[in-house]
Amino acid sequence: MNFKFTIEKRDKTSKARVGRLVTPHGVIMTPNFNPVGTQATVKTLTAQDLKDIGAQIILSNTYHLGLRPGAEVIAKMGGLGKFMSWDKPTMTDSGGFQVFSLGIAQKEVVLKDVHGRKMSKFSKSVFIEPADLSLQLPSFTKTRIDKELSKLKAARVHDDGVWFYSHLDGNKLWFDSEVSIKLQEQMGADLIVAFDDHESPLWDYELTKLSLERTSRWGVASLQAQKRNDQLMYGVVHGGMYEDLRKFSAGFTDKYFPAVSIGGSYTSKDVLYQVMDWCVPYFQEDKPRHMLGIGEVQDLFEGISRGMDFFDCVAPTRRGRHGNLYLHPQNGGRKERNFTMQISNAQYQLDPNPLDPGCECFTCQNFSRAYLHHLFMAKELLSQRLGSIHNIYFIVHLVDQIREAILEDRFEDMKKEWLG
RNA sequence: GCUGGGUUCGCAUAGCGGCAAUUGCUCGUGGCUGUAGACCACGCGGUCGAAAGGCCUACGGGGGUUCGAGUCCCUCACCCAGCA
Repeated sequence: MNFKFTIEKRDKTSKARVGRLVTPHGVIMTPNFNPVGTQATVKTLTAQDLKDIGAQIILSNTYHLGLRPGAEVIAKMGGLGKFMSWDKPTMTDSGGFQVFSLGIAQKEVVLKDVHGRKMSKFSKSVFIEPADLSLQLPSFTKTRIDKELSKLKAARVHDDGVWFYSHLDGNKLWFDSEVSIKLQEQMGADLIVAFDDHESPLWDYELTKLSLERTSRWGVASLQAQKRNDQLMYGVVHGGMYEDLRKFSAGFTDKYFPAVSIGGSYTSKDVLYQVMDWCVPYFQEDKPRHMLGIGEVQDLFEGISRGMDFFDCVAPTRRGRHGNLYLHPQNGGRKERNFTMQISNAQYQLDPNPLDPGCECFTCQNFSRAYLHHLFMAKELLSQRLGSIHNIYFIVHLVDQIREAILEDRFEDMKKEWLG
């Protein structure tokens, strides 16, 4: 194995640490934020952009790339990194998250529409299984729900794998540990993830436990399916919001895998932080720890202080494309708004200042808020690119600064400065 | 000048006797956590109210029929098309 993870510095007042992971394509310093490039592209950005920004690694997705263009195409083109002209480390997610996002999460979307309100993964609304709907809603509404659900082609989870219905053409596709690992080996990323099941954050204990049993079984099967020895495989901790399930899963994952990650969706930030608190004590010190899918500003601070090393999140790029741009607290960024501002708001129409004065990204160095406002109002493609550049730069550099702060024994001060 | 068609909340549309009035766009404000997301939700005449709801003012102008009129009738103005 070409992977060596060493802890270079431990924070005195928290579990935060600075680490160094050696991979076949170079060294990654942690804490680290992975920009997400699901389809072998961080939307609107080139590999060179990401290099200029200072990103250390790109995360792509096995489900999406396995569907299109196909893992064998990527293999023939020299592997994932070469395919996208990125010579630094790469990572692929297993497709486990799509068990959720193309499965049970879709049902939540249906309910959101019926109730006319949003049910996000953090929604406080009570999740209702389709079978229970008739008890809760008038019949005409139920008819509508049935209609919506019948149109919905969810991912169907079985004990040994998942039937996906392709979001591209509706084709039925079988995914299990063997398939996922084979695809990930073909694509050849440095870091890969075991195939995991994904519970709904609103399931009860029994359902969650059944899901966790699947994740554990699929994890072992993923390890058994692994043939290459130049890819570091992360196991995934699950167990929803249930303490004993999380603790069992954390111990189990740490026992069998050379690297550990925490998966799931959370009904609140409190649950998210609680889950980390439960899991981290079960992780050996010298294993890299990845917080899957997490990466809002506050969550980075809280995750790092709890001892997590790696983070990835679509928030910077998605928000960037939607004109929701990060702002340093010194320039008006507020925790309650996730340190973002909405550049398309009317108040910025005549604002000559840079987006975030003090930010050294390409966007802030060259353009006014008024110009960015205009680009977003006009839905010009450049708006998405400039928004993405700023947001990725902001988060990547925030984590860089956190790393420096840990090295200089002032992480706690910095955290206070941001979160109060 | 004649004949026909038209004039509805910023723009464009629906509406054929019970309407503060459809839909799209624009606009306004939220939201976005391992990306089916260049997306989604809500609001959009005024005013009072926490809400239910109330009260004003409104479908080019004026008049009429009717319990009730964007909706039917008359008339004026303007726009479009065809014929002169």
